[in-house]
Amino acid sequence: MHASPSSRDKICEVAEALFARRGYAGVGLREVADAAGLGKSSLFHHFRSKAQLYCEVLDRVLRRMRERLDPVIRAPLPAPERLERWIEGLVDGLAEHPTTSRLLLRALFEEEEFIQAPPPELARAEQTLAGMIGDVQKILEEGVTSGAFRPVSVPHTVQSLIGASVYHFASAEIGEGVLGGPLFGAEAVSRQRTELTSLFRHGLIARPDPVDDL
Amino acid sequence: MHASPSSRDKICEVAEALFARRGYAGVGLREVADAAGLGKSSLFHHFRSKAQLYCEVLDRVLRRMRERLDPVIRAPLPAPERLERWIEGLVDGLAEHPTTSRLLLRALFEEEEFIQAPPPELARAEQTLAGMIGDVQKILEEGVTSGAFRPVSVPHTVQSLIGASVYHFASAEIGEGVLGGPLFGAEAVSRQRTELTSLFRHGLIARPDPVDDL
DNA sequence: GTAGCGTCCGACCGGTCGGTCGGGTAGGTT
DNA sequence: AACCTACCCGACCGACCGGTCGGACGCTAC
Repeated sequence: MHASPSSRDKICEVAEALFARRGYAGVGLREVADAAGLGKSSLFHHFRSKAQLYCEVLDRVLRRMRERLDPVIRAPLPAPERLERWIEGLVDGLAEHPTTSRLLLRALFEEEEFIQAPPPELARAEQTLAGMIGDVQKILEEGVTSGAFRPVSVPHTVQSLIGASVYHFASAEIGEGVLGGPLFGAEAVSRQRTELTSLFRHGLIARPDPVDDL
Repeated sequence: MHASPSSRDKICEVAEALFARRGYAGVGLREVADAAGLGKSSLFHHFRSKAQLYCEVLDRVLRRMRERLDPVIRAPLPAPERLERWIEGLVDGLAEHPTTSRLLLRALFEEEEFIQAPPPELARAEQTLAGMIGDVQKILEEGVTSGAFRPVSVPHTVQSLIGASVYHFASAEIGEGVLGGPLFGAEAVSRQRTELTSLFRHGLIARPDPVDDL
């Protein structure tokens, strides 16, 4: 079959880093080619267009994340534990590839770049994303119906969960500037994992409301 | 003094909508000018450069939000109630101007576009943002030291709070596609406000851990 | 009148954008 | 030898980029 993984993968790698840093519109193919050690024309031997390259990079990232989270979904555990493991996996995965969170956050609300002439690869990426979201959605629904979680609105909670996790790493550097403490680095990551699982654990577990009314 | 608020404000309005939709690099000045009903050259009569226009739009949005949240900060209430009011104000503010959340989310981790030659207006916007974040940070710190909140890491919690709130609206449309329920609209907003305050209220209030360990 | 001023615009600048094209090079097959 | 394929490149295309410039329009003030 097509037996050249080297150049193609190299292009994907550098493109992932660049798209994550400056977004789709902010990155020129010239820049990608230079970073990959190729001429600009050579990119078009491996990818049909800039849009296709971007979608393929996006799908790569999503797949990587989903494969990491897959065993958690299948684990035979009660919903609260499975949710914690899922959050931990997400946080670790985002921390492992620092570019991922930025690329993801951008992609999650930037896809309308392609309202006209969406490349066919976009559908694959969207499918991968929908699968991941559907997984955690199922965990939440299971927890709510089993009574382990408060009767929260599942879609809203999923949004909050993803937003809190992904945003944290996507904006960690600027956060460090404005806030006081370090938000990145090996030990800050484990701290973030703890904080986030703790927040959602306490926030979702069913029990009488501690606050009078509101 | 300079007595023409009309055109300038019109430019800011349309630029806000465009930057929110397609990002800084994705919007051309030609597009802004057309949307404002002006020639491209006329933009440079009101703004020195594209970067300055962007920063001024950003600062406008941040100021609008901060003014809305200001009374909450000053309210003589215990930390938990003040945090709830703050979240409610943020959610309502984001829902009120749908472009705001997208512009904000982009700006929050896209400022490195201006690492070289940052326009002086950027500093003002950053200052406004830092003030807002500092406000909610103080609420959290107060709640933690007073024992009302669990001893969470304040920077991490601020990040999660902002991420969960802003991301929700920034990506509401795509969320509606993948998730089931409606995430926007008058009644969905009030639901989101309830969900988010509820999540953080339950998640932050101090009390014994309901889960064995971990 | 005409001088000044704020506002706006068409034409234009150098440069970069995504993408095309024709050709070159290396290796494998026959 | 000839041929094919995979890979890569420099040169080039039209379109658009952010930004400049000289001048035109309408309006007050003198």
